[in-house]
Formats: sequence, C-alpha cells, structure tokens
Amino acid sequence: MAGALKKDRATGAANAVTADLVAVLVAVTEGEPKIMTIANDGALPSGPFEFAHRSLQSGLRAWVEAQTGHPLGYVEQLYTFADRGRTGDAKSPHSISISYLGLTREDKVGQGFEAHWSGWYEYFPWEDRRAGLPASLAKTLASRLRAWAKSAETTGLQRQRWQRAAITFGLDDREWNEELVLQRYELLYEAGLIPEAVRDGAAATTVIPGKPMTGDHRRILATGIARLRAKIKYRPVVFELMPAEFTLLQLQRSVEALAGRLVHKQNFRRLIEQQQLVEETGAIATEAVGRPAKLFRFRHGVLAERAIAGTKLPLSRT
Amino acid sequence: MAGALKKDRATGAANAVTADLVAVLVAVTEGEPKIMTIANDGALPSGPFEFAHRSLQSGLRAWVEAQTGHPLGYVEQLYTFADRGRTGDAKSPHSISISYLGLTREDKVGQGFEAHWSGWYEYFPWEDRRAGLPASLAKTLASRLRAWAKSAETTGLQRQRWQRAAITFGLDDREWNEELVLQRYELLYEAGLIPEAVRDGAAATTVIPGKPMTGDHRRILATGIARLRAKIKYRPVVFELMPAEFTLLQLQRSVEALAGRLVHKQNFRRLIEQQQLVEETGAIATEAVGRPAKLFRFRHGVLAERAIAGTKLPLSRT
DNA sequence: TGGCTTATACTTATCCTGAGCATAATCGGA
DNA sequence: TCCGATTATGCTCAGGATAAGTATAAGCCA
Repeated sequence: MAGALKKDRATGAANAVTADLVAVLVAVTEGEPKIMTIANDGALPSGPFEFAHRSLQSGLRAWVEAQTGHPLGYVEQLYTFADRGRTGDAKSPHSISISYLGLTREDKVGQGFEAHWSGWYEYFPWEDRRAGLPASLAKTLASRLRAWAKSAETTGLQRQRWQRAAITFGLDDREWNEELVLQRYELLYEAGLIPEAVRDGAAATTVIPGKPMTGDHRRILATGIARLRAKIKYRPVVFELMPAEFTLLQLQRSVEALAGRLVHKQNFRRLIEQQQLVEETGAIATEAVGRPAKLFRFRHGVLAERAIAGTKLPLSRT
Repeated sequence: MAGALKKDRATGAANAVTADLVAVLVAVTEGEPKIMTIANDGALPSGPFEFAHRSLQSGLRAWVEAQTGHPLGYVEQLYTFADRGRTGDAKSPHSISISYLGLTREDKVGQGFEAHWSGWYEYFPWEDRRAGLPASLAKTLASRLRAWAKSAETTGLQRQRWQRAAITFGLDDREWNEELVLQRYELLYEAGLIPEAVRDGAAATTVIPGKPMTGDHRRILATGIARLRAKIKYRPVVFELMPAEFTLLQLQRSVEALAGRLVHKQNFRRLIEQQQLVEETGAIATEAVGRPAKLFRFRHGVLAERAIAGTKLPLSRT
C-alpha cells in the first residue's frame, strides 16, 4: 500500500486539469437583486485560472475587471464543481469550476464592456415570493411537479418524488424555505423542466419560465443565492450591498429582495437596533412620500467588537 | 474588450494545473474526536484528481480507500486552496487543493495501511476547553500573544493585534467562541508561534504545543473542525458519528468532544427530545455505573419530514 | 443499608419572537 | 385649513425558547 501514498506531483499531462474561476457578483438596486452577466446575459463573468495569477482570488479579480470593468469588493468562495457529466464530452480532460460570491453596489457598466446588470429573478422567477407565487407560475408549477412525481415507475418512487417536491417548494401546506434555492433548481433539472436539462439530454417538454445560462452557470448562481440568503441571517453582509447612508425601510427592502419574502417591519427594526448594527447619521431622508425617515449608517465597529456566534447548544457555565 | 471574453479553453500547458483532493475524515470514539492520518500522523489522506475519476467526490473516495482502507460515508466539500505563497516554490505550476469533510465511525485500520486514527486535539490543544484551558497552555498562550501584539511597530497596530487575539482567543473577559478555529490557527501562523510558520520562513522561536502537519494540512483540518462545530448546531450531523444505538449521555459527550466545551445536561436532553431527533429503542444500556440509561436511535425520518430552516428574519405572514 | 453515580422529571425566571395597536410626521388635494 | 394617504416610530402582549437549578429515581457496591 505504500505505493498508493506516492503521488504524481509532476504536471504530467495525464492528470492536468484546467480550472475556471466564476463570479456571482451581486448588487441590490431599488429593491431588486441584480447580478452581473456577460455574453448577452447568458453567462457569469469567468475565466481560466492562469499561471500568472498569484492566487485564486486575484485571478478572479483580474477576470471580473477585464470583463466587466467592475472592481471586486467583498468576496467569498462558493463551491468547486467538476462534473464531466453535466457538460457532456467524456473525452476532454477535466475542467474544474471554482465559484465565488461577490457583493457590491450597482454602477454604470463602462464603455466597451459587454456586461450587464440583470435581475436575478429573471433566472429564478419561482424564488420571488414577496408578492406570493408569481402569476406566470401559479398554475403550472405545482401541476408540472405532480406530473413528474406521477411519472415514476413504482408508487414508492412516486411518493418519494412528491415528498421531495413538496418539501423543497413548500407545497401541501408546508412552509416555504427560501434557502433551498439549489435544491429547487436541481429538482427542476432532474424533472426536465428547465432548458438546461433539455440541452443536456432530457426529453423535450414545455419548460418552466426562467432564463437559462451557459454550462453550469445557473446552478452556480443558485448556489450563490442560497448562500447569500442563509448568510444575511447571521452575518451583517447586507451592508456590503447598501449605500453609505440609508433608511431602515431601504435596508428592509434590500433584505426582502434577497430573501424573496416580506418581513415584519417593526420587528425587523427592533432586530437591527438591538444588535446595534447601525447608527443615526443625524440626517433625514428627503424625496419620499410619507413621514421622512432618519438616515443610518453601518457601524463598522461591530465587526471588530463582536465575533458573532450563533449558538444553538445549551452551554454550561461551569 | 471583446477579446477578454475569449477564453483559452484548450488544455494549453500554460494554464494547466494539478488538483489535489484532501480528506478530513472524522470519527468520535469514547468522547474523543479522531481524524484519519497517514504518513506517520503528519498528513491527511489525499491524492491528485486524475483523468480516470468520474467526479471530485469519487476521486476522493478512491484515494481515501486506497490509503486507509476506510470507506467514505457522509461527505461534504470544505474549501479550495491555491496559495503558491504558502508552499513556497514560485516556479512550479499552480496546485489546487480541494478539501472535503467526511464523517464516520472509527474502526480498526486494515493490515498494510499506513493510516491511523489520531486525536484531533493533538493538533489543536488550545481548542479543547472542556476542562478549561489545558495546563500546557495556561501560562504561555496569552503571554505569547501579548508579546506578538507588542512587537508591532505602531501603538495603533499593537492595539489592533491585541484586539484580534483577544476576540479570537476569548481573552480580556471575552466569550470563547468555539467556531473560530481557523481564525485562531491563522493568527498563530502569522504570529510565528507554530512550526509551519517557522518552516515557511518566520523567525524561529519557541512554538506553542500542537503537532504540525505537512503543507497546508493543519489549516485544512482547522477548516474542517470549524465547519463541523458550526454545523452540529443546525443540522443533525452528529448522528453520522454515533453508533446505531446510544444513550443521551453518549450523544452529549460526542457533541462536547466536537465543540470542545461542556453543555448543560438537562437542557441538552430537552433540546434533542423537542426536536424529535431520536426515539427510544426500548433497550437499556448495561455496563455502566449509576442508573441505567435508555438507548435511543436516530430518527432518520426527520431528514425527509423537515427541511430544517433556521430563520433569523422577522418574517411576515401577510 | 447508606453512599456513590447517573438518569430523568419538573420549576423558575428571563429573554426572544411574532403580531398587532397607536401615534407621529409629512404631502397633496378638497 | 382639514382630511386622507403614506410612511416612521414607539409600545404592548402573549407564547415559546433558554439558562439554570432542584428534586427524585434507579442502579451498583461496600
């Protein structure tokens, strides 16, 4: 077995792979979450990890700036994929995709860049539950899922499929869980209800609304949305997406935009204030109907003061 | 700028990289967390991602089984690293490490495998706070950290360093946060207090207790411990580490072993029971001092029934 | 039997959360 | 000027979750 320990560290042609860096770059503008896209809105900014890059992150920064002209601020790694099956082609060498989530503010895309800010719900219409289930899906979604479940061979499998659909999509009086973005996408893919599945060989049927993307990009986007929806609950990352000064309602609208659902206004404010995440600037928001709101800014100090925990264990003091 | 969109997809030698798969394989035996190691306890199971591997996970499974004889059960991806700086050598092509966390139960390592189960606190003595700070560290740790902070050039930097140390290590009456495993390791590395830092070029000093590992492996292990400590709080993953039947105290001891701190017995039981994670087997534990305890088993049903949410947003019903 | 050990049931005070009511401040017409 | 629409902001209240501790049960062993 000692032989197994020896590893072929040389870049032998046999085990060489290419690594792609992919960015899910998010902004929120006027209550709508946006993502940076290239190639006619059908792809995320991305490019190969090259010898010249000092690190994965610096490689990603280089590609995003080259393709979009947008500098990268807050960044975190999402996931690393390498499924040859998904992209077809069983002959070519392995290609790995290392994906990242970036948070910024929308600004004008510079001259000469073929990049755009696109609303992320164009790609995932079923994820926006702020006004209930969108009309374009209300009729079809559940019935298509039921049809998929029914098409299984045994009744056991049928029940299993339906249970999975019901849990992920909040059917049969179950709670909607906004974090299951990836699970819902994977299910729709397996059910052959989205263009990517048909492209990859599923039986051609009428698909569910929602713009497709090249390769795995919509799956990567789903991963990014899921991560962000989970993270805003226990880390103050929303502020990366806000302007320097904002009203509490603007903050709330941003959170709602990301989560795809509405929050209770008064309780939201209590939460924000008790955590001391913001402080008043002293200024008052103009240009709005209704009573003018105070402007707040993020207290950057909290990041240094607290290492926010999030315990769920009944710890003992002794 | 259109040129920037074109990507060199061919496996040109220039952008070829090698990808290593690394496994943090965890078990808990009699209240001690263990990890699978090879190479005289100085390395994690790992090997290159090869052309023959169908996917990243299957490649990992192949390597772990070849090196340890142990089958891989529950697996999740941890992180992907590619810092050329860390491993020295600015000339060689990029090498990427894709790391995974695996959960199993300890069993005998088969004949002919140079693999061992090692206690994970041998690598991170400062992470075990079940009996307070270990005696081997009580005197040194805080003073070494203070010395490091003092050695900064400006008083501003000194304060910054000490604040960072105090937050991550729970000094100055701050709370100990067991999830900051990676941050603590990174800080010790930067402070030159562990062998890996000296190996990589830091000034040679007396280091803090704790076994080093090759390359980035102890950093990867820190990442795995941190992930697991966070995850046991909101997903029922502990059960992957438990035998089929167990007493509530054994379960508690396992959680404590992973978290590195003690929990309140009665409240722990209430938490487990109210979440309906377990059910009685009807049997009673023998071979123990004191009143015999009921045996429980994990209710696998919960995984299907619930998509455990973990909301921290004040959602609105309307 | 009494003492040691662990299991398990119950109590208490406090805090957090969801939900809703009430009032304040501004604007645009009637 | 007053009313209605709209948003901001303060406050209450009930129910549930949590931290901590008390009390009792059930084994073993000397």
